[in-house]
Amino acid sequence: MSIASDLIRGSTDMIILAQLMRNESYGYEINKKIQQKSGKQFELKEATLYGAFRRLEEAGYVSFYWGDEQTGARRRYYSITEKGRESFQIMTEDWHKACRLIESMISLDEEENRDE
Amino acid sequence: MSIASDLIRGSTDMIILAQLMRNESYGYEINKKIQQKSGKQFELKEATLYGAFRRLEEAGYVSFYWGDEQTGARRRYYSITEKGRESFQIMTEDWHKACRLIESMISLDEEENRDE
DNA sequence: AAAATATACCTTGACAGCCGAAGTATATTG
DNA sequence: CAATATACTTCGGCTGTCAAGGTATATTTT
Repeated sequence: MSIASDLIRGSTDMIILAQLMRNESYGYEINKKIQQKSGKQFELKEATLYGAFRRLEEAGYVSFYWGDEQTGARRRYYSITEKGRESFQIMTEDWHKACRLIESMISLDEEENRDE
Repeated sequence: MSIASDLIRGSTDMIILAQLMRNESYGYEINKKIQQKSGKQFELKEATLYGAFRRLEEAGYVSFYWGDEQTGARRRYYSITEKGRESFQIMTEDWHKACRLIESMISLDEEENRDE
């Protein structure tokens, strides 16, 4: 993991929801997907991952059911709720805003101040 | 303040250093600058600000001296050190990387996985 | 002259998210 | 049969943020 976790913090929920926007899935698989999509640069630690699911569940952004695997360990399948979808939209908008804002604050060329 | 602080967390030190890259300054003024540059969307709370200075100082990224104001409250002037400049470069690079990474993970169009 | 506001810094305690570490359980591979 | 992979869970510590309070000085308002 090469990315400082404090840079990711506050984005984990959004990243998980993004996976669930594609298809429902379970914790372990979601984490693997994130790992491979990031080219191994980033993984959620298990405690972080499952903590995030608890949060998302409490917020009503995801719902889950236990898979009925005939083989292997049982899986907790999550799917995103309508509320979760709406929230995901807002999260990504906020995230893009925050990015632009930070960008404007760390860029060293002399620019004008904003006024809105 | 309209930006979730968890999205900013991990960027505050970088944002402060960015200000000091332009010119040396003191806490109160730096915070005002950040406020106006962000169009009031973002301000560091005082406890956060002064906590950050302590961190930056301990890390050797900034040094300070007491101003000799003849009038008004005394000011603690900070300037960025060589070590701080180097670190700022790395921070911004890491930040841009993290941005691209998150972007790739939350964008919903079907893209290929990275492999590096 | 007293009160309010602005400047400028400092500290404490609570809280939330991240993570290392350890544990449970099942299935596969060497 | 030991090691590895899958899959989820919990605990305790750490760190950054913030609300709330404080100190001190100068200016502006009433």
